[in-house]
Amino acid sequence: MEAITAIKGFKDILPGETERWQYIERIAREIFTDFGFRELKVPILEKTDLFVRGIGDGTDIVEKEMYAFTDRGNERLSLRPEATAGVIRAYIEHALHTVEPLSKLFTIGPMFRRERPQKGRFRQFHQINVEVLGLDDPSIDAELILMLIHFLKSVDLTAIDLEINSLGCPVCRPAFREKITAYLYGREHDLCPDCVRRLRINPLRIFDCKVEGCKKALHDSPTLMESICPECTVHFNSVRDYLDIFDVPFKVNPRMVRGLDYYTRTAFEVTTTALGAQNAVAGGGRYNGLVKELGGPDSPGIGFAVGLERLAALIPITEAELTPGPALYIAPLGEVAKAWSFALCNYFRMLGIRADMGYGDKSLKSQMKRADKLKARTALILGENEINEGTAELRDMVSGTQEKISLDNFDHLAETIMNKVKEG
RNA sequence: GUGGGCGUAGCUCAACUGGUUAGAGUGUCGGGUUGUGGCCCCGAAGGUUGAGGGUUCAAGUCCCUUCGCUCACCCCA
Repeated sequence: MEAITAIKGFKDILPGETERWQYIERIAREIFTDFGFRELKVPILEKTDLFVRGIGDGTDIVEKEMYAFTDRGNERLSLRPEATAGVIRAYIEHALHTVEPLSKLFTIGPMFRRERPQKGRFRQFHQINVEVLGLDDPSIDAELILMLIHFLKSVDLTAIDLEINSLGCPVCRPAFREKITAYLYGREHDLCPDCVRRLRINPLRIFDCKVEGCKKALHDSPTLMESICPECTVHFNSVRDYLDIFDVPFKVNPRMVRGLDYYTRTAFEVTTTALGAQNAVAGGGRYNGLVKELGGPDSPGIGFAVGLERLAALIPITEAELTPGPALYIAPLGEVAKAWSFALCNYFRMLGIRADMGYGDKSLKSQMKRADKLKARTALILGENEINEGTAELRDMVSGTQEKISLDNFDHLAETIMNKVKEG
């Protein structure tokens, strides 16, 4: 019988790796909570229209990367390719804007995009998503970026670059778009085939192209930065000033454009050089028109996403991954001892002591080997001789010393073991 | 969707220009005299060399097809 394998681009995260994920998520929850954010969970399946309206039907994500299908009830559904649309849907649906005009939210979970997998890119991947809804003040943009950087530093991610840009607003961006389109139409022959295509679909993305000819063609083109309206400029400068208060090092990158249509004003990206071609660890920006576009009030919003696979691949081995072994490993010999072992082991566990035991009828030698492999701090040897006289041998696995102890006081035994754990 | 690289034990890799029963390390299990881990020693299990076809006296090795993985383009977290 042929074994069934996982789907292309879908990965198992095994024990040994999950510890790192737990660590990252724990730090994220702690820090985001400190900054006043609250966690919400939204479905991974939504109506396809939510993403079409939210992300934009001209984007690659919606056009060719979504896992979209019609369910048995003839509804058009999609696995979420990103989290923001779902969060905003929930925000509108539960009228959070009336309950809590300023909502600071985060969510953690899987996203799905049907792309060709490569280093740092999977079809199911995980993101931590943070959103602030109901505030356009530049200080919140800076707060969000500050929190992101603080979080990344807290999980020991170094060697990162922060780039920020302003994408303008519905007033100034379309004007710039026309301007740049007009500028490039005379220079089409200098552009790579991809950019010729981009020129019609999303000319701003040409700024992101790495091809020399395209860079050259843009050399003295108008830039978005000098074309955005005075309000956007003031907003952007204010974000920068706020970031300077905490000496957050950033680079203004006027060429940075985001892949999703909904972004306005502040856009930012945290990149690294250690991830192959997928250099973005986190990215986000402001999306002032999105809530309204999705049928809600005209609330501004800003958010970012952190790629968990990418982050997990980048951070150094942490203390948290080296989970300590059980405080106690019980090695029973014989049927009577097995019953004692079952009782003792589970009693200790319910007391909150990490305990494990030998199952089956293994030799003492193999049980001790397992105790060693699990990095048990102590081992309790329950032999028939000892059981008969109401005792057991408690072995210190670090020092190798062993003592006979009485079995008539479990709590005293528990105390002895925990003292050993404390001394390390 | 387009291109490059690679598929040999669970994992990491050997096997010269095609040439006996495809090896090693690591991991797993067992043993090294009564019931004691780590280090060391011994042993066992574990492979239709991704699959299918072809060339040849002979294919892990050469050719074709196919599947899978991987990296890059594209796009993005």
